Amino acid sequence: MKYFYKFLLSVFMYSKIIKNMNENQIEAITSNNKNLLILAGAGSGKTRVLVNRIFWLIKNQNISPKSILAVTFTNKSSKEIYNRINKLIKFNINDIWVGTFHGLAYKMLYLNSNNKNFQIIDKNDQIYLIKSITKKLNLDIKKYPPIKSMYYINKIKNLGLYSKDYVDMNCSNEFNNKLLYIYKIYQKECYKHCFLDFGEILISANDFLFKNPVVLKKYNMQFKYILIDEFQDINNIQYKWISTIKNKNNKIMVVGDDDQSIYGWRGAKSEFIQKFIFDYPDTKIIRLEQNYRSTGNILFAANELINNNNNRIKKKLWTQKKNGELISIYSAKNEIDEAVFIVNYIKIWKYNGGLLNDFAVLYRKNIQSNILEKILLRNNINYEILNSINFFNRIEIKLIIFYLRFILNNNDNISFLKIINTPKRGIGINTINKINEISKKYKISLFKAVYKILKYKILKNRQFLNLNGFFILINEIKKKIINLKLYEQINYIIQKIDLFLMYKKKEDFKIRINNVYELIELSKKFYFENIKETEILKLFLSNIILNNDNIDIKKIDSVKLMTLHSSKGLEFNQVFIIGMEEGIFPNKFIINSKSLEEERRLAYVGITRAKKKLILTYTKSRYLHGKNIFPIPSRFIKEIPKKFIKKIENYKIIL
DNA sequence: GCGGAGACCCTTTTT
DNA sequence: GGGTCTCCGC
Repeated sequence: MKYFYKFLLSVFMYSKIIKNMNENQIEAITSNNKNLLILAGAGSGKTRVLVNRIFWLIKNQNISPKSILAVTFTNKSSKEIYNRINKLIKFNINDIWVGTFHGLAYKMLYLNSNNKNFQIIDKNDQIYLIKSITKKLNLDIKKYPPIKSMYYINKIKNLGLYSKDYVDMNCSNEFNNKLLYIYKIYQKECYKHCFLDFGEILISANDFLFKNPVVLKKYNMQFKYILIDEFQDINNIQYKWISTIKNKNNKIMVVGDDDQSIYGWRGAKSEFIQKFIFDYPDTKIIRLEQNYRSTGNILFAANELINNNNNRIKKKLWTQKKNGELISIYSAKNEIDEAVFIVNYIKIWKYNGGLLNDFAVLYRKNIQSNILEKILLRNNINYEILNSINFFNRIEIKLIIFYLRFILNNNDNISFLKIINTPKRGIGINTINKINEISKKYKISLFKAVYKILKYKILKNRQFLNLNGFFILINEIKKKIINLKLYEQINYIIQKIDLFLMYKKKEDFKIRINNVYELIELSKKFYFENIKETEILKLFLSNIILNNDNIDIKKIDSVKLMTLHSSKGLEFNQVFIIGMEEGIFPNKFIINSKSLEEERRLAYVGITRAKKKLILTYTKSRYLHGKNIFPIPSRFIKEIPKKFIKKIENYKIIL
């Protein structure tokens, strides 16, 4: 009897899972093949397939949630998957390992490594550190810009390599040799400080598994099902990590679309799709080519555009939907006219009872949102910018974070230098030079050098008093906050350093104070039972960098503004793509053909975000970087056949 | 040591 | 245009 009910239940579940699914989707969800490659076109229900497969595994195949590893690239999509599964399955959801490559690699390290004192550093910290190294090596900052060095280092890290393992093709080149040397010193500094940059998280996690066969075996056994989203965006070190975790018994499903590979500059190679088939010859390939998102004209136009790329796995998306409206193109006088046109269009829509949520405006680079913002504000239209300046990168927030980081680890020289004289306490360049000198001489951290300077009275008078004041302040904070909750710690630091006083005279005082309160609110939510406060602080600091989109999108009706890159995975009824001009999109730095194909894929991603209406705009004149330029329309416009296009000549102005 | 004025430089996408 | 760096006067 018991078995019969179980059988009935599984039949019921099965019908629920496959409801409204097409044949290929059902196959992808329920396949028992060991290695699966799902070639999923834009809008083909890829996330639904992924989520429902997890659901099917748990409910129909009785797979334990903890046996499932689901990897994504962005926090946005990992959250999306988490939430959707959460709706379907109410219990043990947290046992599923779902997250980004970086998040999961960090989790693995944190749970298993004896050393939990690593501090994750972001791009800005990297640049700051590299800059100080470049100076220390007496290299010209202009000849060796820290940003360039950082890209060079990260490029090699994405291959999973250290400076000693990397052979530069231009190794006879003095310049590249120096960069490699900067990498070497940079890595040394990172080890010294227990810093993990993004690349290092993956390298370390991979190395750790190699060096700890017991842990590796544990995960080999545990993860019976591995699912990877956006596989076209995978890079060397990520592929290595997955290959390490996978053994011959576990089942893997990768989902990807080479036409949507837009992260080549981050080391992503869609060729890994082919490599996957080569490495696992028994891979079953399932194609999802029915598009459920866009109307015919939009979809066919996108197909035609992407067909101009040579290096791609050929596929043809189709839809059952009607052709719908033609793609509109507006040729604006300048960037102001472009923004006015868009806002005007949106206003008319709203006036006729439409929602602002229907609209997204996509652009190639972030500065393009400036004028648009102004015009939207002037017309009282709600808007939200997705992924603009990161909340945790605002200076007032960063400062608090640097204090927390420093309190946690006094040897963290980066945060030391960030807080030593902020707020101003009369510690200037001379004092800091002295600290640097002592630290170098005795090979001790900057903070220990401060202690030495004070103990032996190396500095005198005002310099001594000011430095002593800082030393006392830090020790006071350290002593006091040890038993406080995270949010109380933050509160205490704010009071102690008189943070608000710093911004009192500034006009953006209110915004900054609100940001600080928002941080406190966030930290209140950050709480785990049975974990010490110092551990919570460590996790909080890592989490801030790994999940940089912590601030929830507000639910008010608003127009969404974002870059083409961050639009991936989203959909909107009406989409504007602005600045369709040679030099802007495709970007002027991209002349060689391989990157041009990536720009075209980016255009493809943008176009396929639209469900019902797509509007492309370009300007005849644009004020950029203090100069007027006169761009010509983007080649991507010309690549869309005329039969899909309608030009907007005049429009009614209601502004 | 601090803060303001002016020079100079660079313009992309993100975990 | 705007962010960063440098120089100079207080």
